[in-house]
Amino acid sequence: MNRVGTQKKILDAAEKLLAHNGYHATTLRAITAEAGVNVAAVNYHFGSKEALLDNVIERRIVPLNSARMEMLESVRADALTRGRRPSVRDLMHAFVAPTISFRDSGKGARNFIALVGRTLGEPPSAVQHSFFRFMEPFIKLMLGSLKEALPELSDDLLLLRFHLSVGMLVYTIRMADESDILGQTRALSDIGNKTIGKSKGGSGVGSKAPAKRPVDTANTTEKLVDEVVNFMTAGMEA
Amino acid sequence: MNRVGTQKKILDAAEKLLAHNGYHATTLRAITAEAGVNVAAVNYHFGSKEALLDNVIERRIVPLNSARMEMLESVRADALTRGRRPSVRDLMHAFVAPTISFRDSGKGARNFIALVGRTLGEPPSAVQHSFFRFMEPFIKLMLGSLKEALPELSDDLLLLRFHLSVGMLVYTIRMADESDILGQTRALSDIGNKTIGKSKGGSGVGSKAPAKRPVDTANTTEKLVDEVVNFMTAGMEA
DNA sequence: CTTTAATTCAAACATGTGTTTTAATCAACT
DNA sequence: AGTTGATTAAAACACATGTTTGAATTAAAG
Repeated sequence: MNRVGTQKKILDAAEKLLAHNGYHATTLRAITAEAGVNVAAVNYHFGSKEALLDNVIERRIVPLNSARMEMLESVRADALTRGRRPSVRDLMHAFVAPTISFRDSGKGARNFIALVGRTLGEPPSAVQHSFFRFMEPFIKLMLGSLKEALPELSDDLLLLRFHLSVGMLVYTIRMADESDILGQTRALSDIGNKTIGKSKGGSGVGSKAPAKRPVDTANTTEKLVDEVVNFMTAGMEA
Repeated sequence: MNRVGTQKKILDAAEKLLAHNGYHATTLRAITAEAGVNVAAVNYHFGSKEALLDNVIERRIVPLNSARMEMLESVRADALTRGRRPSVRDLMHAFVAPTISFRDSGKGARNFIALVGRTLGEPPSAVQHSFFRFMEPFIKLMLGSLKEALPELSDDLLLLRFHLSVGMLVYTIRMADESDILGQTRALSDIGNKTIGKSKGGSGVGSKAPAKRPVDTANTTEKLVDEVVNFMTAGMEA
């Protein structure tokens, strides 16, 4: 049993359970049971529960932000080469695509994204401040770029619209969870019932299966990105 | 000390603390200390912690939903009278306005709205199911109305866009909390710094004050509603 | 091989948390 | 005033939870 193995086991288990239950409703004993290690291991390897959360977030946010910054820089460089302002659509795409693509890269990533959504909704904490420290460069550049793209928009309105976009993305990433509101909304609605009815008739799949997916994600991470970007771009330019 | 007084005290205190800290991080002893009553009172009057949360939500959701349904029915009646489809803008307004207006009707209401946002983000629970039971009639009618307003939109896309709008509203209502992301986003950005700079020069108000408000809410609940509705309408019609 | 360092483990620690119990107090009714 | 029911309060209950401790085990170094 080596240190890298134990730490990774704990981080993976924590990611999964924290994403599903949130920080306060997840105990160290649950995490360590999931990881198959002793509860003292958390304090030995990470120091505290909060530090564990910090580590869970940090190991993922760094590569995700690299992807985001790269894409954003690419959009800006492209616009500069053409002597034009960056397009709002391209900017929102740089904002949305890395997150949703990352989310669909695996179960762990999916949990992580859900965890970020949760963490952003918590009261201020050391972890949240840490999260913002990582996000700062991207947010600065993103807002600056949006200002260039939409120069006629007041600062307050630009910020509000960006904020609404952040909210939308944060919420969209919560789709990771089967408890998600969309599934329940669909279940409540006549529209949902009709869709289920169609699937039943057409595909022979059990009537419950399609109800879990807002979009056919088997081939449409890109499609989801497009639809979210469409919505946001229209809203930013409204 | 009569029963109505004690119950109300507990409900108000719970609303406040649950909104700020979430269910799992709020203890009954904290609530009862805030309410100035004994911890046993919770179990005496409400039966359990979870039942308390249920009561906190129920006492507010019923009137809020009445307002929403009334507004939505009005939009539909108006369209019917004119022999037209309901407009997306009017529908989104009926969705957004009661919530944001209610939020700005007082500190308690503000806390309640924040609490709803939190509750929607929790794992499935009896309270969440209860919440959906209350929301069901509105959601059904809303989706049906949107279908009428946007008949060329596929069911999946309609549902996705509604879902994104729900997410946006849920997130917007989180602005109740000073820990809110927008405040921090602004603090991080150059745009934010400029705005602060302007306020300092122009109004004589301490430089910290404007940083807490995305929009001048002293006179602009209506303005915020308009901006959110603008964004959503553009997105729904994209 | 021996020694040192790292890791794991079970138990203990210090405290917390929702719930229950029971007696005292208050309120309402006759 | 006495009786009954409602309410409050403090203490106890039954566990839970993050953290610490010290011994045992494993790994690494010389």
